[in-house]
Amino acid sequence: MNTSFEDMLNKLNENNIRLSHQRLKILEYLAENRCHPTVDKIYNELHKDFPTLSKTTVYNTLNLLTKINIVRIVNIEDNETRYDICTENHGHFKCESCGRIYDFSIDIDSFTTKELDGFKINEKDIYFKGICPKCIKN
Amino acid sequence: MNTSFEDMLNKLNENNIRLSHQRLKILEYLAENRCHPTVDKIYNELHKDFPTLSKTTVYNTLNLLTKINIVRIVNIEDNETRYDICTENHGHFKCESCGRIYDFSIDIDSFTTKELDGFKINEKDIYFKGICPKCIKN
DNA sequence: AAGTATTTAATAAACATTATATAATAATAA
DNA sequence: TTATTATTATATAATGTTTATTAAATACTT
Repeated sequence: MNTSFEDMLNKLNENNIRLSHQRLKILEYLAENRCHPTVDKIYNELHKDFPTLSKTTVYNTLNLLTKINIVRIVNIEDNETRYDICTENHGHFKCESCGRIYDFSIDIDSFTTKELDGFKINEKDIYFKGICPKCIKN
Repeated sequence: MNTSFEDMLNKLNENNIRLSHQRLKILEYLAENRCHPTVDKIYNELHKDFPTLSKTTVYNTLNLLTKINIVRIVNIEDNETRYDICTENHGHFKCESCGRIYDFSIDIDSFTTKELDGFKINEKDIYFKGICPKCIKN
């Protein structure tokens, strides 16, 4: 599901969530920086231009947006929680050398298995790890 | 890669890691309890019969075993790190209702995408979430 | 403008994980 | 066996992340 800005506003409305200045800024940041940032990164970047923003608010907002499926958690590494705006089916590749996370599109719907007949599947996450071409060169 | 007990011992030897009593117990627990336990669960269960075992040791051992690919981290949820003995290709399904994690076999090697040409892929993790048949009944 | 609900921020608390240093254990060699 | 060394385990403290709590600020309604 690709999420346009209008879709987001609709979802916020449906859930009676106001689009505060803080929430708008965090959403904008996620939309413009598709680097799957951590809470820390989001906070530090926004804090520069928005010094009153608190980290608690970043946590609260991300949890809120995750709950209504505007944002998704990228759990590719156990010691860092990253966040991504929900977009159509794609997987995540993390380079073990430079740490960068790449998106790759993949038809997740086609992944099924008879073993899961009778299971209701709400979410599918595909995580790959390895070395990216840039790091292979070096 | 399916890991037999002998394979494990070999890997420990290759890496000059002694099979201490603590490590054996933790390995045994993982082999016999394929429930993808958390550190806490492993610690609490083993602590009953082995009161001197410390949680630090559980952490150290799991990190050690992860490094040499005897154990793998199951990162399906961001607020809990779980552990699994490495076995042949399979994915993990977490029931959002009862919390149980199910294994399902899946041919992970067949998942590829042209977008990752030039990438060296070392690890593939497949995580599904939803509701399991038992919970659908209720 | 007053009253109400929502949102934010600061602080403290909870929790998980790692670092450090000491004690215990096992391996090796004299 | 004993002494020496390396490895491992433990306890404690430290770190880091996330959540709870509460009071202040803001926005909405009438």
